[in-house]
Amino acid sequence: MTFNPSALTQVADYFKVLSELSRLQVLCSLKSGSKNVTEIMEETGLGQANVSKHLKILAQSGIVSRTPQGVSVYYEIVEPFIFDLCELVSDRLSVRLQEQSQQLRQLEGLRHR
Amino acid sequence: MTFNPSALTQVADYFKVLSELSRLQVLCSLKSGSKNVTEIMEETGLGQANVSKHLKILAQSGIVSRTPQGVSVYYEIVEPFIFDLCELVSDRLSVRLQEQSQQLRQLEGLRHR
DNA sequence: TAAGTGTATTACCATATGGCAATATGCTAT
DNA sequence: ATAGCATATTGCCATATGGTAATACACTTA
Repeated sequence: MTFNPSALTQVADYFKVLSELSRLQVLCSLKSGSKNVTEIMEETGLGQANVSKHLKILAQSGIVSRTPQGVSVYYEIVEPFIFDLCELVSDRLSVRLQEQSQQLRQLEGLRHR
Repeated sequence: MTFNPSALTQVADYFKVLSELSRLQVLCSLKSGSKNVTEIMEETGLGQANVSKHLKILAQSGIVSRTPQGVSVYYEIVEPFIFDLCELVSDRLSVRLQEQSQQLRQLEGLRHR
C-alpha cells in the first residue's frame, strides 16, 4: 500500500467521474471545442436535466469549465488529460483483444494435430 | 464523438472497476506480489465476503488472476497497467493542488497592494 | 413588464452497489 | 469419515446514482 487512503480515495473519485457512459459522451462531444448545453444535448441525445446534472459533476470535479454567455452556458474541457486516460484504456483493451484472438489461434492449431 | 458507443462503454466499465476505494486498496496490497484472501484481508482491513466479492470483480475484469493453491486461493496482478493509470491520476491531482496554491499566493499578493 | 428561450434544480422512481452476517463449498489432515 | 480452516456465495439492508418530468431561475427581446 504505497498510496495513503486519502490519496487513494481521491483517485477513486476521479475514476468514478469517468466511469459513466453518459459523462464520457458529454466529454467526447466537448472534445471538438466549447459547447453550450443545447448543443451537447443534440450531439449526445441525452435529456436536458441529465446533461445539466452531468455537467455539474464534471465542472465540480474540475474537468470542464463553465462560462455563462448571454442566455446560454458554455462548457469547455480544461483537462484534456482525461482523453489521454481514455486512450490508454482503449489501447489496453485493444491489446487484450489481440492477445485473446492470438491464444484462440494457438488453440485451434493444437486441435488440428 | 470520435469514440463509438460500444468502445466508450468498455472504457467506462474499466474505469468503474477502478472507481472504488476498497478495490484500489486490494490492488495496492497486491502490488508487492501474489497474496491469498486472508493476507489481503489483514492488509486492507476489509471483511472476508467483501474482499472475495471485490476479487471476483477484479478477476472477471481481467486485472488479477486467480490460482487456487491448497486450501487457499492466491490472487495476482496481471495488468500492472492499472498502476500507471493510478499514478497518472495521482500526479494530475498533485499538479492541481500546486496550481491552486499558486493562484492563492497570487491573490494574496494582490490584496496587499 | 411580459413572453420566450436556455439552463438549473427538485422530486421521484428504478436500479446498482457496498458492506455484513450467515451459510455453503472446498481442501486438508487426523 | 470428520473436524477445521479458507474461500465463495447468498440474502439482506442502506445508500448512491442515473434518468425523467415538472418546476424554478436567468437572461434577452419586444
